[in-house]
Amino acid sequence: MATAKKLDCVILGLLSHEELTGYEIKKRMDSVLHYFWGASYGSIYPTLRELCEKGLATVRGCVQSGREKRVYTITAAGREYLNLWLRLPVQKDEIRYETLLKLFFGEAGGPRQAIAHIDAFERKTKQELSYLLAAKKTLMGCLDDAPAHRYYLLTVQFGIETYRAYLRWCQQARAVLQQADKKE
Amino acid sequence: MATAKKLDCVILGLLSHEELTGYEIKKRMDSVLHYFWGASYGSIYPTLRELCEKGLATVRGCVQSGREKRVYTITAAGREYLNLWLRLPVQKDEIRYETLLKLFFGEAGGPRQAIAHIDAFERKTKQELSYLLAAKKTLMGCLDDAPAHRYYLLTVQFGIETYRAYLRWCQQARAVLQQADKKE
DNA sequence: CTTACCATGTAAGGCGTTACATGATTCA
DNA sequence: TGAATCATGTAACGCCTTACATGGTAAG
Repeated sequence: MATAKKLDCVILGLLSHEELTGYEIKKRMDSVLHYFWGASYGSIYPTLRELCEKGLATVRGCVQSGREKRVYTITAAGREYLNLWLRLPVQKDEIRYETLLKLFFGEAGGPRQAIAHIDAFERKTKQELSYLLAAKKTLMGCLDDAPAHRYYLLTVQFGIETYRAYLRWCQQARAVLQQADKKE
Repeated sequence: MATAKKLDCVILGLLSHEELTGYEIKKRMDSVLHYFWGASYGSIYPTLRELCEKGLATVRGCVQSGREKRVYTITAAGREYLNLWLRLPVQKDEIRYETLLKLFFGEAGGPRQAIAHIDAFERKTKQELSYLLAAKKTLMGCLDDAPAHRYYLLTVQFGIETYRAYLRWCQQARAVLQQADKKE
C-alpha cells in the first residue's frame, strides 16, 4: 500500500465524488488536475480495468443517445483504499522543469537564448494563471455547494501563488540576463 | 532530437563543465540539480555507456588512491548535441505533487488530516529553502569565477522564490482548514 | 460534408526505479 | 573494527507515453 500506484488513487479520488467514464476521467485530468498531475488514455483505461478486477470499482454499460458508454463507480472497498492512502504520509513531491534545466546549462547557449526560454515560460505561466483565476472565481461562487469545493480551492490557490512567484522571477531573471547580454 | 532523452542532455550538460565519474554525476543530481531533476544509478550508468557508444562522450580509466574510477569527458559531438538541445523550445515542464493530490481529495479524510499533510509539506519546504539560501550565499561569493555561475544562481533564485510562495500558501491553507475544523 | 468532439481500447517500446551484488578506503 | 563514503554496475520489473485502430454523433 505504501507504494500504491498513484493513478489508482487519483482515479479512485475522482470516482469518490461522482460516477465517471474513462473519457470523462481524462477530461478531469486535463482540466482540474492538469497543473499537478497528468495521465493518458493508455494508462487510464487499463487502470480502470485493474480497479474493477481488484474490486475497488465497478462498471456499468450504459447506452446514451445511441453511443455506448462504460460508467465506473467506486465501491466500499475502493473508498476504504482511498482513505487508507490519504492517511499515509506523502512519498514524493517532484518538479521536472526542463526550463530550469536549459537555464542551468544556459551559459553554453548565451543570454539571448536563455531569455527566449524565459519569455516562453512566462507566456505559458500567464496563460495557466488566467485559467486558474477563472477556476477560482467559479469555485468561489459555489463554495457551499459541496464540502470538497474548499479543498479544490486550496489547490487552485496553490497554483495561483506559485505562478505569481514564477512571473516575478521571470522579470528578475530577464533583467540579470539582459545585463549579461550588454556586457558581451 | 526533438524527443531527445533528457538524461542524456543533463549528463552532457554536467560534463560540459567538468570531467566526472558516474558517482560524481549522481552527487550533482542529488545536490545542485536535486530540486528540479533527479536520477538513480540504475539510469545514470547505462546512459553513460550509451553516450560513449554514440560518440558524445569518452571514458578514461583512472586509478586514484588504489580505487578504480571511470572518468567521463564530453566530446565535440557531445557539445554540439547539447547546444542543439539548448536551442530547441522546452517540451514539458511538469510538477507532480502528491501533497496537492491528497489535498484535492482531502475532504474524504477531513481537515485534521489535510493540515497534517500541509505541516509536513511546510517542514520539508523550510528545509529545502535553507539549503537553497546557503547555495545562493556560496554562489554570490564566486559569481565571477565562471560565467556559468550566473545561470546557476538564476535557478537557485527560482527555487527560493517558489519555496517562499509555498510557505505563504501553507499559512493561508492551514487557516482555511482550521476554520473548517472548528465548524465540524 | 466535414470538422470537432465523444468514446474505448491495444501494442510496442522507452524510461526509470528498486533491489541486488561487490568491494575498497577513510575516519573515528 | 565498524560505519560511512567512494565506486561501478546489472536484472527485474513497473509504469507510462505514443501511435495505432475504430467508429458514432453533433453542429456548422
